[in-house]
Amino acid sequence: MVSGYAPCMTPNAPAADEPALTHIRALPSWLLNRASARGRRLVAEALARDGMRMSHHAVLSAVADLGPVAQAELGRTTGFDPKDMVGILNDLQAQELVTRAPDPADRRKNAINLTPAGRRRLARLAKLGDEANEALLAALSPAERELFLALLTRVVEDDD
Amino acid sequence: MVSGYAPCMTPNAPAADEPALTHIRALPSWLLNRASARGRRLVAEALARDGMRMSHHAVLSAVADLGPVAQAELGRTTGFDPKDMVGILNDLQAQELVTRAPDPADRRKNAINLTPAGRRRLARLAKLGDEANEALLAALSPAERELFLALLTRVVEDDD
DNA sequence: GAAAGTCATTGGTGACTCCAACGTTGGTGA
DNA sequence: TCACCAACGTTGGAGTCACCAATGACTTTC
Repeated sequence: MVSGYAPCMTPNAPAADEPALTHIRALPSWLLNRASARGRRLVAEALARDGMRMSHHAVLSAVADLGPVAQAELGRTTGFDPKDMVGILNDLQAQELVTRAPDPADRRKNAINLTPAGRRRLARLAKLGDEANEALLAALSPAERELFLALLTRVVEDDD
Repeated sequence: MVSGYAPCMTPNAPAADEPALTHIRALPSWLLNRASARGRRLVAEALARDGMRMSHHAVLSAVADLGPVAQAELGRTTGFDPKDMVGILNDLQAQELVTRAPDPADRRKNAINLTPAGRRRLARLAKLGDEANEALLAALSPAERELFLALLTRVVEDDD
């Protein structure tokens, strides 16, 4: 891609004498890292009030959507390593939020199912997560949030 | 903050029957995590071609800006833990990109300085970092990038 | 001159990501 | 039928990253 000549405020055309730190801290990757860290912190703190972590919320959501589902399928959907999925499901099963029974149709698989307690818990977690995300974007107006999310989505989907 | 009623596309007003996974994956925190991970990967891969990591680039930039500077000050500026700063500077010093000499004015401190080789290396790293960031936002037009960065900056600065 | 604070350094923890291996089970082709 | 390969859940472990505690040396403050 030809860069053309960028407007004077874009970080891709730094002034020759611009401090290196100023340059770095204006990079999208740097800002995304900070924003992501803040989001993780806010969400993690919110979910921690319920004794849960983000991975628990994600997997519980996947189980809710995919009904009886094997662990490998959960891993493919949520992006967690099979090894980590074992631990996450151990936690969820210990709190009786999911059931883990051998699949009679394919004895290699475990059929993971949501319990009623799991469904109630998931509703709580979703609420906590939404509130944290509201705080994360508190600096933006509703219209700006929508625009920001649209742009962010395009950046993310460019990864596929 | 009163939520008012949001436009139908905002994730803060999920449809009652919306799949939990769809909801989670549309959360700002989720998208920011993915975008941040992609940025980290792109930048890390670019810098790895020069045998460096992001922390090396950041600290090297800070040294370039702050002239002779103590490690604690570098840590405060870049946000790295003092413990990690030791390792980062060990790496930079081993490649003779910085000098680390006791500060005669305050013998508790180390005076960190950039070497000529460090300055040349920093220029290379900045170029690699910029290219990776260009790839990161390749899906957006220049105007959209500017807008995205402005919004992202406000989200980040809301953290202070 | 004593107390408190700062400095660089070491050691350690917890969360997250990823890879390799293993025994078990299912499907496929010889 | 019987190899063979693939997928499954599980275990063990490596590496990164952010963070916290403690320590000895040194400086500042009162």
